[in-house]
Amino acid sequence: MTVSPLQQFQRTIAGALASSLGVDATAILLEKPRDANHGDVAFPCFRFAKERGVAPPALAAKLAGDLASALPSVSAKPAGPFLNFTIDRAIFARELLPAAFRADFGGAPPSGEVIVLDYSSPNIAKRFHVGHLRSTVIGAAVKRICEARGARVVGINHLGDWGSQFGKLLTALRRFGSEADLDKAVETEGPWRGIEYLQDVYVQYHIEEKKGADAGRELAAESRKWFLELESGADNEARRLWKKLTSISMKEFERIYQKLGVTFDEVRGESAYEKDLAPTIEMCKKAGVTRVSEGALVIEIDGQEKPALLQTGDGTTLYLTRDLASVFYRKNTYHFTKAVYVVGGDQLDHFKELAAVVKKLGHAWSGDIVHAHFGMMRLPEGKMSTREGNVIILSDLIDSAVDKVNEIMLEKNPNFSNTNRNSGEVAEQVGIGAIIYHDLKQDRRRDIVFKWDDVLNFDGDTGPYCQYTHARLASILKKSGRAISESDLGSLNYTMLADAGPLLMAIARFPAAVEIAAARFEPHHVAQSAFDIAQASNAFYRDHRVLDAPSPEVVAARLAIVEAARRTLERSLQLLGIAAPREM
RNA sequence: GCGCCGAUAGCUCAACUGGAUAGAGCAUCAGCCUUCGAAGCUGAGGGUUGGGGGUUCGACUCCCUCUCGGCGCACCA
Repeated sequence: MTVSPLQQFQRTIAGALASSLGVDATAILLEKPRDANHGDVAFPCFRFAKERGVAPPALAAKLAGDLASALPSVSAKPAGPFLNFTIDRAIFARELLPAAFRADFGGAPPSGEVIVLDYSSPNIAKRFHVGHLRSTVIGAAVKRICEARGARVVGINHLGDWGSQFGKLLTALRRFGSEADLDKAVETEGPWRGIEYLQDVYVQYHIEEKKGADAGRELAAESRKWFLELESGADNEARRLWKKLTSISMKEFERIYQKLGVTFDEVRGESAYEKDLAPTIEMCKKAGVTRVSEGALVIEIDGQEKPALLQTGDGTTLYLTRDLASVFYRKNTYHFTKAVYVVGGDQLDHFKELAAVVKKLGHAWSGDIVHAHFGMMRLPEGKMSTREGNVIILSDLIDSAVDKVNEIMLEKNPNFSNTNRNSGEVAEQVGIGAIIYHDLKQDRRRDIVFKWDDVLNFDGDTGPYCQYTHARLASILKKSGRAISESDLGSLNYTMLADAGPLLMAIARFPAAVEIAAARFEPHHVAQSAFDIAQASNAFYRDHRVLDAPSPEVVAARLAIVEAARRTLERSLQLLGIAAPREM
């Protein structure tokens, strides 16, 4: 599908306005009326009225007269300086329902765009906490949404599996713990316990480090030694331990990704660029953009006081070096039209630097590097920190959410809860749906202060509300005893949907939400659309009986719109990564 | 100190990138379960969009400035 039914009507309206005004159709900007009672599409007359030297309301009235005959399926009413259009419900429904029944509703054909999407990218040897959730669920949603809009998206998990912190970690393991204890932890309780053990010794490292300048220097020296050994590329003790830590971490991450339904096309950590680092540095040197400052290799950035660091005085590489190597790898491997990084806003400077360096190296595609940054997840007490030990572990949150859903299901729908074998699975879908929706419903740039009561609230603008509405719609269809398919739509009497305006419009606006979400890498527009459809659905089946409607014709028409709403709701949730169970 | 990101109803957030009387959810209060599922629905109160200037026919949106909060600021990632 290229153009949605609503967009189709908008084009028709724009065309009629354009010919009446004697301008190009692209100059006509239509918008959504602020108040739905005004109409479906609005045209503000200010600009053209000014050009013509007439009052906007006069122009609106004149255009309404001109268009009366030109648009048989649309009524145009002037309202002050605005011209409001209302599309005939029956005619619109005939176009909309078949479109909404399609699995690719809201989508677009292949666009030729190739997006390399970097998301999740957790650090090895740290437990997956709710702070890591943001990049993971935003990225996964952006991937689905952009794919729906016709892009080829390569999802990459750029694991934090390299860097000097491994020197610290290995020092900590040797000094404050032992490999034998680590192995035991993993064997007896699982990978997650192994990671906790590593975190414990890491925390101990920082406690010792703070004890005094001498102790700090000694630890730092030992850490540097370990990381140098690791970066030497030799098959040594450092490498053996590093591999072990990575493998333990990956097992735990995979368990989480599976629960969240998150997948990647490539799991390729920073370590994968090990052999590209020296050539990358060499390339920069050759380009003549580097200089040595205080023993380190740096690149000056325009408009920034401090230069970007490429290599430390010790000769080890840095974050930027690895991101530079990886962006070239991505360009050469995938020939992306956009490289999008779903990474926290605390790294805005870093990605600005990355793009600036690429530009300095003479590549016009530096402009295709997009940092889709997001606000940080904080606790009411302040910043979350693995080091401080004040984090919410994601699997604990998931367990709490699922427990609560089970409780509610037992109370509200005991029959389902007790007799259906899938109820446990559904509880997990709803619990996780609540967590994902909570993260995706707002503009990604805003910080989120984590509050248990907020995440575990299932009323109102929440994932479970959308899922519940979906289950209600599914329940009506199930009770009807019929399966509504596309082939049923041709014989419907669409005039029976003349009173379904708000629900029709909520469904009709879904494609535009997907489009804007894809263009801006902002999933919350899709979440908003899902909520709108859910609200409109609740209002619809409150006011319109479906199964015991006055005539078979009305029943058929209402079942069709119920199914269209259900499919669109399911589709919107699916794009967000949220399951849409038919019963809960 | 410099830079970046924010500030919208008591709380959490929208507002189609400049258009109409700034909308939702939560919370509060008042109602609705013998009718397709009450995780629902209806109604009410609640706003000088942080303050001040400017641009514009029109500003939550753009510019300047101040205040507050968050985050960065060279060998961590």
